[in-house]
Amino acid sequence: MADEDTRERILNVAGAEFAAKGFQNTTIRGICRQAEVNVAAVNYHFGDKERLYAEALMHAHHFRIRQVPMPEWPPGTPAEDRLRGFLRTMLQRMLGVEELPWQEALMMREMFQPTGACRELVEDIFRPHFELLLSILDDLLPAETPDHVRHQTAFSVIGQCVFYRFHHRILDMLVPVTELDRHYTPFELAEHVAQFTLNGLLGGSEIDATAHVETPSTLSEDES
Amino acid sequence: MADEDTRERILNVAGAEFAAKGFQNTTIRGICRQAEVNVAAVNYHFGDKERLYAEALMHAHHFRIRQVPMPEWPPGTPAEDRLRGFLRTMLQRMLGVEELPWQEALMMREMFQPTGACRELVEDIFRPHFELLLSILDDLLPAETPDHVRHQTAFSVIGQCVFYRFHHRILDMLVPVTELDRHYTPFELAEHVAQFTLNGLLGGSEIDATAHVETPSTLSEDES
Amino acid sequence: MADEDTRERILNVAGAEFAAKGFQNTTIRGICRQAEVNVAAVNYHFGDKERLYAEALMHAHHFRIRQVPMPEWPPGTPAEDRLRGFLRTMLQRMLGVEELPWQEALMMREMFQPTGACRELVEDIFRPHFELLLSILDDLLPAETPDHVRHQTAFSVIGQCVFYRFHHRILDMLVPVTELDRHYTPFELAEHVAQFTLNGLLGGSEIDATAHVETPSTLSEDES
Amino acid sequence: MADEDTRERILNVAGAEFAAKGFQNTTIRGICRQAEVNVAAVNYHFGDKERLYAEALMHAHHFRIRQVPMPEWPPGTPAEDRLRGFLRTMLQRMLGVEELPWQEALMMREMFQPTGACRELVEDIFRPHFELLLSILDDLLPAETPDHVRHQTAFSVIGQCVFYRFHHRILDMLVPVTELDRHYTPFELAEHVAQFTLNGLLGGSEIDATAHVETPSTLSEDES
DNA sequence: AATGAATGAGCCTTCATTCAT
DNA sequence: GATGAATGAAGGCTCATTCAT
Repeated sequence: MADEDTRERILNVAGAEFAAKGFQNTTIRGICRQAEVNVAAVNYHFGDKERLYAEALMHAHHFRIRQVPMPEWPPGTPAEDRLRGFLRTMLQRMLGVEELPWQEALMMREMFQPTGACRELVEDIFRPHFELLLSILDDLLPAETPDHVRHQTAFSVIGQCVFYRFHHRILDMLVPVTELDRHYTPFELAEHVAQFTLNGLLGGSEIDATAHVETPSTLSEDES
Repeated sequence: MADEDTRERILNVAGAEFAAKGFQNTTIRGICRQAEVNVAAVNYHFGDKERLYAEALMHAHHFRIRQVPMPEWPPGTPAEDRLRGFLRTMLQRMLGVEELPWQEALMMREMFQPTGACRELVEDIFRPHFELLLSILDDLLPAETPDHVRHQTAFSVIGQCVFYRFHHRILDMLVPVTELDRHYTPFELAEHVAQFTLNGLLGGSEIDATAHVETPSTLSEDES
Repeated sequence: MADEDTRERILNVAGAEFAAKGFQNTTIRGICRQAEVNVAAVNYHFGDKERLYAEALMHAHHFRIRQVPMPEWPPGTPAEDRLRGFLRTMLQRMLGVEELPWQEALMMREMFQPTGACRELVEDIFRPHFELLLSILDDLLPAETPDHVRHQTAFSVIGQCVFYRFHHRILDMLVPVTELDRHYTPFELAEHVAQFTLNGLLGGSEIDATAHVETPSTLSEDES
Repeated sequence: MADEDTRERILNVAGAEFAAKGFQNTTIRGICRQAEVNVAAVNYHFGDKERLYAEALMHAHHFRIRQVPMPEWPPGTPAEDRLRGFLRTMLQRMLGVEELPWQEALMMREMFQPTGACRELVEDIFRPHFELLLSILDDLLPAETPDHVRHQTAFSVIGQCVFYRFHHRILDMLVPVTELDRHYTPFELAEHVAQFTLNGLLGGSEIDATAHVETPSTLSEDES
């Protein structure tokens, strides 16, 4: 009871702190002060600052994923719709509704400067999403598209999204506030990325294939 | 003389250290040990750890920009070519040729977690590049495109590039090594991003095909 | 039942731990982990780390004394035989048969760095043995031997024995392994000490008196 | 200047503290408070609590050895005299003149519970003394005395001395104060040990040889 | 009777910084 | 101008102990 409460409280405070300041800059003392628990509580419940970090990381993401779940599409949903849904979910997770959620910031940090906890994060969270995106893109790309093109296309999609979360501070300096307020909602950004991406994929598909790959004959055959 | 030498040496070591470990994780002692100067030298020359960081940051970027300069296009160069040149330069700066250059890593860090030195970085380095990209895109987008679309389009381009530098560690986990070795050179990535972007903008107009296929000659020209 | 069992288990684990690492280096947590009881069990059963130590100390020695009891000699047993029996018992207790028994190590520790529990140990255990040894020596020393000589003689005997237990680690470094394996059993050591001692006492009994007096000249020479 | 002063001051305070309380029980803070230096000074000068300990250990003994040096005997000095000188030096070192010197207590501690610094101590300090003692005993023992007898004899000598330093607290409890004050000076103890030892060696030298060898019949009889 | 959770004190260490030469 | 020595402030961690079941 009080146990679950304490653990949970520590995890949440720790997550927010780690997200805001990074691992090194965050002090256990600071976390405990905010969580109103003793300094030794961290050691008792998590053993280590590093393990606290790892647990906070996973905790945050599972929480965030549950909070903004990926939509489930009935069979036969067009790939375009699924892509839009995917993007909308990702950007909503990242940019939140009211305030920027620290959960994603924490993930961003870990992605930038991976610790031991990163591999688990990648395998548990990132790879499934990556695979999901690939499965959507496969319906938009020509059949038999080579793996590296499939992957780079996915990275082009993800890169666009991640940018808004990762470099929002830069963005704040480059773009006038009025524009920011009006046009950078998760929905509008999702629509932009979707449009941009779908054009990129569907626009000149015949020509694309020849450009990306060195074996034009096989590719164009597959397309027909 | 020896003074200038010392300053320079400290700046370089400090830059590399800050890039690799971040501000907090980098110790003055570590820098001084590597630079083979006294512990007090940093405080003597720069006054402060923070000011050392700021100077190292700017020093690094000016160096990197000089090392991989943006090509200068003769008037009348097609926008597609300029976009390719732009992308190629950025990715080359970020991913280097042999080893990942720490200069960009340092900038990435600063972009993610800005310190006081960030504003100067944005205004001196980032904004000019942003404006340059916008001027290229303006030739590709319909006239009268509203600002927020122009901007978001630029961010879509930048986001794709930055991703490969920023999250390369994640990439290493998601993609098989053989593919990484073969297909993730700055040139190939630049080509992919250019293709994806041009499709995204032109919606698959016929120009695509002629614009960017088979231009190895242009590539080498750009480099010279 | 389970209570008694728990107490006993804690006492034994604690004794071994204290013997191996000393009071300060031993942690209650470590004891409880090994004894497979809760952390609070020690404080519950013994109230205090110090009281646990005291109890473990006494517990260990009573156990060890019962395990290797002093022989009982029929009236008229020659003093030489009694001395041999005494030495053999002491050395056997200290050096054990197979492995070095921690019980004695614990006592050694306490003797070296007495805590509050020391006085009880001395009075209950050490003094009786001391008196027993004196009673044996009294049959070997000239009548009317002054107390301080009697005492110092006893200390010479005890010192020889204790050395092998107390400084066995030093011994291991000074003496080749083959010699250690072959010649440092409790029996052989007891025989050596007995022989050395008996010679010391009986060997030059006539000379003793003169010897003690004879040396002031040498002393003053040395001093100058 | 101030450097040497600080280092020295720390070393001395540390040595006394370690000797009195042992490694674990001694705190760097306590040392620094007494030495009137900052807590970080230890880290600066010695890097580590352990290295401070090691240095304090060696420092103490070299100091003590210089303070009470072993006499140098002209060639032809009788073995008896050399033994007396050896014993007197050792006991004087151990028991001091006025107060019990902590330097030896520190060595005792290390001998009882060796740390990494022990090997150096043994090789640099202990072994030379051991060899010196052996060279003296060799003139008192029959030629061709087997090594293990030579060694055990030396241990009998050393054991007697060490006892007075190591277990002086026990001694204080067993012996009346008046006797302690009067008869336990280094000189008198040295004389006692010398006498006891010389008797042990010279007393029945013919018997010695036979006595040291196994007499299984007697042993088993005693056991029954 | 016995336990898991929680506490507060304290220790070693590290670091950026300043001081005295 | 440049350095080795010294400082004080934290920080992470551990431990014995207590509290509330």
